[in-house]
Amino acid sequence: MIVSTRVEYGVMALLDIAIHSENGISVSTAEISERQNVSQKYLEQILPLLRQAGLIRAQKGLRGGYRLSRPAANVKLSDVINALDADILADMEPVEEGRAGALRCCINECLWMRLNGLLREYAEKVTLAEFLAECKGKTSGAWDMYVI
Amino acid sequence: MIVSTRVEYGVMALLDIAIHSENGISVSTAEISERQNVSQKYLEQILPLLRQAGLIRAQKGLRGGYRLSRPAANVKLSDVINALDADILADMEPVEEGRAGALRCCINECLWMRLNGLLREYAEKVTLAEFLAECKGKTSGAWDMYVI
DNA sequence: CCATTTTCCTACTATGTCAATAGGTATTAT
DNA sequence: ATAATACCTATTGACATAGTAGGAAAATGG
Repeated sequence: MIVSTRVEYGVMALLDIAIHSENGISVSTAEISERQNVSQKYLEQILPLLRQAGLIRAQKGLRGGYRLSRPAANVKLSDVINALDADILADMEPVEEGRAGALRCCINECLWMRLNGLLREYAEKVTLAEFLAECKGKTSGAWDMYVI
Repeated sequence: MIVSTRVEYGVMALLDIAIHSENGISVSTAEISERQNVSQKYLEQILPLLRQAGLIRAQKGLRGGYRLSRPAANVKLSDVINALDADILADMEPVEEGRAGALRCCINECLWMRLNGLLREYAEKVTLAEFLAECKGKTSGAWDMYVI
């Protein structure tokens, strides 16, 4: 699969925050780490990137943590991916001047750019809110339940 | 971009072979290397993989080289990708038993598997013949012309 | 003012992949 | 017999990934 754990954890953390930050309280990396069974230290590396991208707001100190900076319906999947992985949604780098034959240029346009467009189109269409709704339907809201 | 040069060169080599192996003659790595400006030695590493996947047939010795083992219309993009890259079209590895929360499982089903399905659907639909036709239309058959 | 909790930053490491390069062997047409 | 070709394996340098580790800065609550 093309997606790194960094992106995977990023999406997961955002959804966890969305779920557990109701009534205005913040969600800490410690909570996310425990609920989702991922390294807290690694989350501490990922979440600042999402903050720099403007997706979440951080609150330092006691009782601090993160909250979404805008509704989940306004956060596109592409926002998350672009914040955490520079390459996935980017087109292929053009071959250096004059060294690409006609065939290679065609393949780039007819194949790779199109494949990438497909991915980008999807990532720019769906939002976190849609995943939330869909997942909610599946689990009936029992988020913290463990599944084998 | 999600595609490695290995896959890129693989597709390019197959199309080059399809174009230049008319009237039954074989296409050597040296020819492909010169026409497409890529390392011959690297091609020599890639083409055996395509042969092992059954996409091309090799002929050793003088005047040897490669030919497609079936018409370009019967070679799907997914065939090429799977032969050269184990991961791109594969689903995410499941998390180890009991350590994935409900949320993570949902994200996997609702997001990553769906994204992957999109990619796979496309790769299993299009064939080399379609790219050939499309590229032919663009260049009017002037394959060896260099483009800036 | 102080102690604790949190984010945040930087460095480090182990492992693996990528994109080649290199050298040599087996096979085959001529 | 020779030259050209595919084929195989090893090696390399650069880079990315998935963390671990340690501590600095800030905010809260008392």
